[in-house]
Amino acid sequence: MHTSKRVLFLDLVLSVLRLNGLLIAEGDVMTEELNLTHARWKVIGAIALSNNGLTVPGIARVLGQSRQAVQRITDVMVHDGVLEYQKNPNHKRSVLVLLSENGKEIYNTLREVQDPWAIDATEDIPIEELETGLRLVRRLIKKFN
Amino acid sequence: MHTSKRVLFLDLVLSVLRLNGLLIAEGDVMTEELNLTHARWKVIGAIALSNNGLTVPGIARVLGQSRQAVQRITDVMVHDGVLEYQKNPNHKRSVLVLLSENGKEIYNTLREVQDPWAIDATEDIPIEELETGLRLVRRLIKKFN
DNA sequence: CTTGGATTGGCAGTATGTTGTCAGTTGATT
DNA sequence: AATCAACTGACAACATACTGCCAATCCAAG
Repeated sequence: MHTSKRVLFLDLVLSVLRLNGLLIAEGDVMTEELNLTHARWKVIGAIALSNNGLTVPGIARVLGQSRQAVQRITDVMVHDGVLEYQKNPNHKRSVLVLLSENGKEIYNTLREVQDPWAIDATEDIPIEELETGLRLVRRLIKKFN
Repeated sequence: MHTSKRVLFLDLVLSVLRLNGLLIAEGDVMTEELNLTHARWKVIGAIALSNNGLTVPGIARVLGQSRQAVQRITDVMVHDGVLEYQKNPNHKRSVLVLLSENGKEIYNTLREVQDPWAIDATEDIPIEELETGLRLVRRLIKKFN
């Protein structure tokens, strides 16, 4: 007899919370030599995936976070020379956030660490299982968004 | 052609982080009338699933968190009368954490809200997909633990 | 029985995230 | 052109979680 969907789902919820903590820890260890933290590589990743830069609230929407949380991170990263603010022709106050030259180097180095990590983590997991899992997670995200 | 495992996995990682945030928000909304927060129902859930009570570091191990974070929450919840500390015959300093009478009532009320939520969230998701997803998440947890 | 490594409580410092508020900006509707 | 709702920046208060550190306790090996 199958476990009930309710119990299964609650188990899944707690497991996702647990995995979240482990992923953050993994990311922090992986990037500590780059002087990054999980909050920072999330921002770097969001900007790197955009073509023309993003505004702070734009990054927040991509990451599903409050714009205030992102603003604080970007301010620190601009101060550290990883990001740059650039005048936004479409908005008088809301500047665009871009990777600085240093930030682009850091992103490339990040990729060099991240890619082997991803490959190693999935070496014994069939691709079909990853696809099913991702589909489920996306489905739940859409439901709660 | 299938997307590469690497890209698929990184997408899954970001999606899990995103889902984590949404689940916390769901939990906070669901329990705000009970004067709970996500940090508190995680602790209540961990204790409720144990039979003889848990020590603070024991709860931390179940939740995969630092004992300091759990200690602070339990201190507040004992002060609020939701939890009780009880002498631990197996350790002179490390007390057991139990649900108070009030805490048990809160847990029951929590169940009444949580169960319909879980059922609603999964109504159009086949049980096989939940099982596959849970298996994947557990696999990753074991790998990073 | 002693000793040394692991666990625990307590305290401090730091990072990340949330919500709330207010004033300035934007854009669409009238 | 005026207006109003939504968006944005800035600041504040708060909750959660991490690490590091030190002293007390526990437990197992010798």
